[in-house]
Amino acid sequence: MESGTRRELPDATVARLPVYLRALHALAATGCTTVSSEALAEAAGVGSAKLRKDLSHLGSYGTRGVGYDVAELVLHISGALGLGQRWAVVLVGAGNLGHALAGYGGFDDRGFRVVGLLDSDPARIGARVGDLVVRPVDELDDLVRSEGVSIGVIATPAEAAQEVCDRLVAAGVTSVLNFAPALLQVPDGVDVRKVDLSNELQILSFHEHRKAALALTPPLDQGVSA
Amino acid sequence: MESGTRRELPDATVARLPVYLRALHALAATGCTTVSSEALAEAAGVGSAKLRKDLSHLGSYGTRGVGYDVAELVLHISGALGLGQRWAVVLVGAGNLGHALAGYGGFDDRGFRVVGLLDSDPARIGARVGDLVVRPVDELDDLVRSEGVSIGVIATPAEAAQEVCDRLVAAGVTSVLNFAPALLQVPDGVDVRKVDLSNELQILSFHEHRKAALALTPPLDQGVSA
DNA sequence: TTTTGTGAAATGATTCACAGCC
DNA sequence: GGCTGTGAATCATTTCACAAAA
Repeated sequence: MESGTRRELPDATVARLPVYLRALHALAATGCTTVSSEALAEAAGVGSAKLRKDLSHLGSYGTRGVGYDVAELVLHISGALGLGQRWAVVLVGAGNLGHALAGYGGFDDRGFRVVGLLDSDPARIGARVGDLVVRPVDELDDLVRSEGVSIGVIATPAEAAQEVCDRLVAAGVTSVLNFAPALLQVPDGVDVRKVDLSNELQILSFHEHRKAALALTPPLDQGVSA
Repeated sequence: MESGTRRELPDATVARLPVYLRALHALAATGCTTVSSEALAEAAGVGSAKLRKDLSHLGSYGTRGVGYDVAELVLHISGALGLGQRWAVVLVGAGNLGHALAGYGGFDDRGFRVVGLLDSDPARIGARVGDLVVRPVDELDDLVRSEGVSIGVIATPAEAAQEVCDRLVAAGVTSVLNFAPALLQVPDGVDVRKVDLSNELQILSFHEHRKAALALTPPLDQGVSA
């Protein structure tokens, strides 16, 4: 056994671990039992040197001349990500997006269980969505405490997002995934991640724009075909 | 007028421009006509030095001692992002997520128009979603060509994602926003961005895990309350 | 005086290239 | 021979701190 203190992982590495995990699961499903950094990197869409550096932050779990044991690596990455436990998640907002999220397999598949779907609109309360029933947002506090929820997902309109976030944090939630196009204010110690459709589209718009501009000005290079 | 050649913007800067744009729109809505880097940075959730450096890549559009003109800055950022035109977007996959995306205001609001919602499931064809009607995925090619679509959004199950992507690219789409949990293979010149719910949750899981571990080992600091 | 714009320094991430081990 | 693990080098990004402009 090693000493208990875990080194701090670089953010960029943490962000890629879930990608590796998914690739490993896919490989495992094909019967693959070991994999080289080259092959895994390919499956994950990164360079092999980056992959090895990332994995080296977790420890030395490969075998030189051979590669990595798929099952073992899954365990180590899962462990580093804290997927040993099934985190309880509460979903706030039962509109279109809330429905989509509630119905998404990605929760149960991978270490998360949705323990509640809440909404403030009385017209939505009681509706069944998959195997969940929409409950009033006033039950948020009870639910978070009774189920030990630590992750909240916000799928409300932008106007409601900050208030919902405040209630989540007050109830004890310390990680928030925000789908509303609003900047959330949270105290230290609370992590927020934001997913914003129109930001993504605008980034793509930039690249389209750039490509269109380049197409009009073929600079010094004169062709693409070999 | 300046010379036509535009400097290349750093990726990290491009990714933040939409955030600034949203903050500027919010400020404009409150009647604000000029804003300092300090105030805008605060509204956007970044540091003011970073904001100024980002904006300096676009040119010198501020006034020392005063700040930035809100309306002018909106124009410059919109221009840099290529939002001068309304890009046509096609949405593939009319399941829960496709419905949510089709119903999301984020498209029309900001320089994008959804020109089609396609699905391969006959049971879904013809369904009305907002002011769109679900059409068969076979019409993809026609639609992309006739409407000059350059951005495709994939909201299908993972299994279908690569094939849909191939069809989009074959029809002429050069930017793809992928919500399916699959790694897409595309030729050079095509940009892909991926949004993955379970990746985000796993990253939050990592931070929860870390916080839980720290809580058990209060290192050298001894309290949080003032 | 206030606030921008920006070189220079510091930090962080990626890539290279190879020693070390199987 | 093949492949991992990792220092060293490169490249990108952020932060500092201040001169120049209004």
